[in-house]
Amino acid sequence: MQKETLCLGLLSLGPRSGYEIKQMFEGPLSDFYSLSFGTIYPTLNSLQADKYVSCKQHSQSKKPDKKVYTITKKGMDLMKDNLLSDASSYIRSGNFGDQIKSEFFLLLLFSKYLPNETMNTVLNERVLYLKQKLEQFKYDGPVPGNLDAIRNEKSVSFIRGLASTLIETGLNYIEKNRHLLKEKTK
Amino acid sequence: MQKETLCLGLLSLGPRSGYEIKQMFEGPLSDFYSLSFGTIYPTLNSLQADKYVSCKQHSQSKKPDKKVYTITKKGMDLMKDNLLSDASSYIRSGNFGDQIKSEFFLLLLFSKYLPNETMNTVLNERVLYLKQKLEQFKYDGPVPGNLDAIRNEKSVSFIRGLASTLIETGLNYIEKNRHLLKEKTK
DNA sequence: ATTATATATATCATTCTGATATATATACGC
DNA sequence: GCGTATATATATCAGAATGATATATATAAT
Repeated sequence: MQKETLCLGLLSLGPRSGYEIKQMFEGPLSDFYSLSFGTIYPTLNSLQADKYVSCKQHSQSKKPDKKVYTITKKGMDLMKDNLLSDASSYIRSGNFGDQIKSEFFLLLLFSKYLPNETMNTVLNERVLYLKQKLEQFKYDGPVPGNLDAIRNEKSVSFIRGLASTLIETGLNYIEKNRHLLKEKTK
Repeated sequence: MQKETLCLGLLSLGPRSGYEIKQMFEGPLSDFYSLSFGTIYPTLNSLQADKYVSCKQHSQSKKPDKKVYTITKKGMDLMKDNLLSDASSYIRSGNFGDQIKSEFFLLLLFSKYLPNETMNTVLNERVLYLKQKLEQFKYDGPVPGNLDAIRNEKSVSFIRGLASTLIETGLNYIEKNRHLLKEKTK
């Protein structure tokens, strides 16, 4: 999916600044996709130049102006068209996997070259991290305003449920099988 | 983890060509990490220049020479050092998550803008894909020679077990909850 | 009082991917 | 037997994305 379609999709949930879009990529969304400032800001500028979004500047004394972008009719149309063709090419491509870069997995893979002690700490920290993630996904209390819209999407309930189940399964597996990593050929 | 450490780690399992290293990133490893030819070949050249690997050219009549790289003592030392500091910075960084870009998740997220029909096909294809993946991870028969070494790693048994359990959980969840995505606000 | 964190945008060198070029062998359908 | 597709094998490079840095200030924590 192009960065343009993704930004438009997020703006379809309500007006946002570039900074706020980045924040959306730091909550639960970060576990599935992410874009950096260096991508978001230029994308918003080009979307504005082509009238897919409009922009309102909110001056804030000496801070840089907050530039709040709103998706236009033209933008909504482009987003829907692009989503349709993205779905088609996803289906046609035969490439259904996700692109993953997992430092944790690489450390596991080469664990025989690491001291037991070190690998133990790596696993402990990963378990702690997963437990935190699990709480985040299960948490149903209030969230900051700019993250509220995405939280209330129906699809997000589905995704949160999926993520929670997967993390629980992963945690159980690690606790029950981590002893298998201990035997070394160092 | 640097690409150099990763290539050295794979070469520690036995001599390989660049092409064969790429193949390792296309089997089960592809679900956790991947490098492109454009990264692998230059990395191998620079590792060779710095004597971390040695290279034997196997001429094959009119095909390009197959360049088989073998890790040196110096290379093993560098790899182990780097792995140790990678593990330390993994622990220190507080950044335990994996970097993920999931087209499937984005299509889910914006499913309300897609026809039910399209979303249904996307889910069906994803389910088929996951079932294939599951078979791959569970498959215990013979594999091509260059993939055999990685298959026999103890850590890989742990990882394959983890992947199988996660995929099974994911499949069950999708089958039981996909109806939740049908209600639209289109 | 000082340090760290949060808000807010912008830019850019470095890195990585994905595509392309080159060359041949083999398998497959018709 | 003939064209097509796929596999083997390396190399390069344009284009895209990241991660770091610059700039500026408010606020919270120590």
